[in-house]
Amino acid sequence: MARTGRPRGFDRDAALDAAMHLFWEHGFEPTTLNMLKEAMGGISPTSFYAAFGSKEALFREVVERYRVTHGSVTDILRDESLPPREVVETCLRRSVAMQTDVSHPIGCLVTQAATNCGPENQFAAEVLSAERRANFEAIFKQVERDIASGHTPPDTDAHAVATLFSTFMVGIATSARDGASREELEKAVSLAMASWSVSPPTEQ
Amino acid sequence: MARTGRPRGFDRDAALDAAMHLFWEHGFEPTTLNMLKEAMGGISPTSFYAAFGSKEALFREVVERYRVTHGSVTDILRDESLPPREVVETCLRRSVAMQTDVSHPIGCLVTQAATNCGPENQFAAEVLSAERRANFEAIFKQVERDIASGHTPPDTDAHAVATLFSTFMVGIATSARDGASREELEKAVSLAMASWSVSPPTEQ
DNA sequence: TCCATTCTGTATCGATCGATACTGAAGTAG
DNA sequence: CTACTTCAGTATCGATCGATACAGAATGGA
Repeated sequence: MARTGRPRGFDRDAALDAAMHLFWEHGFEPTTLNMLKEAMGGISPTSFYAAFGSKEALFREVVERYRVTHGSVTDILRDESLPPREVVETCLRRSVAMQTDVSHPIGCLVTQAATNCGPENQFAAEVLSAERRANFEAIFKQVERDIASGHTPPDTDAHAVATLFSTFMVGIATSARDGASREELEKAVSLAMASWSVSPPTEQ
Repeated sequence: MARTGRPRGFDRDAALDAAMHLFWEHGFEPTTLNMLKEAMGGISPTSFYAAFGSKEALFREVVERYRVTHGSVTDILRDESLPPREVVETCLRRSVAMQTDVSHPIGCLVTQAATNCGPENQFAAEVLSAERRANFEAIFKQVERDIASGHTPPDTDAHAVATLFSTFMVGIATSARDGASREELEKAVSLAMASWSVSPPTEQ
């Protein structure tokens, strides 16, 4: 069921990928239509708007794409079968590896692509903040699950533990851009895991 | 030795403060000349440029002002008399208190005011990154000092410990903007301090 | 008084922002 | 072939960006 009409003269999927890299590196506002069109192979403004609707619509689509590709390192936070401690540590290690990979922009699109938004572009900041808060909630539930299983002491403040790991995770983006290496960040992850107290062995 | 010429019709110091709040909240690029002039009491563009030179020069001045006012919470990192562990913990607690204080924009100007910069404004990103890297180095030296004094085990990876606390510190800004409260962040600080291993008591 | 100096407001600069109007080209369906 | 649909390129829109030209007003020094 091929559609009628003139076929698109460029690869929409590749163009979306190029847009993701630009938004990732520069953020929403500094990425201009000219930069986007150029990165998409020098397409015309007409082609751009026909394919993506608007800069805002493109950004929303890019965020969704990021979430299911590079951003999927946080998917494991929704796992309910693996040990919670392993879930969080794996998520942090995958985040470190991904954000220091030089095959794409350093850092994290969700954490950094809409930090500086004018009042007319608050939607972008809110889209990304919602993603980050969802990750915090997922970490929080993992800690609660570890308390329920008895591996974490019952008097542990799950919210505080989640705040610690969530704060560390969003900090990785800035540290990576400031030059922190994957190796050093991995070691920092190892140290951070020690903050999550373990229940004493049961006497039996 | 009063200067000759017509006196300035507005408070330059108050105007600089207003500019700091705008850059703090929105970042360098989204803060427009119109916003700045308005916040400075509706001064004319001529007055603005006569007083501050350019938007870039104003930003550099704002960063310096932030550093000696709200940003001074990190000054303690240069202290060489207090116990290093106390230095780092105090810095983190002061950062949390400052960044969650609603009497000014949430978060940290140094960490967040130049995250999204176009290629023509990279100077802003570099100015702030240099500040952050200096803070990392200061933390690193504190850890080394604690090793030298014997309070931290000699086989400790000082760089990894510094990366952990530096990463957590820059993460506070994002967490605070995402809604984390001072209380929860303070508890997270307490947990994080447990990552810094302590030398076993000497047998004597 | 007269000048030099410094700050003032108005009007506007060229460049760029995101977005569109209009016309033509390239495909399918009948 | 014609009709219809979809995408293409050129030219340009109004708004806003940071920054300036110009002439006038307010001060101190001589």
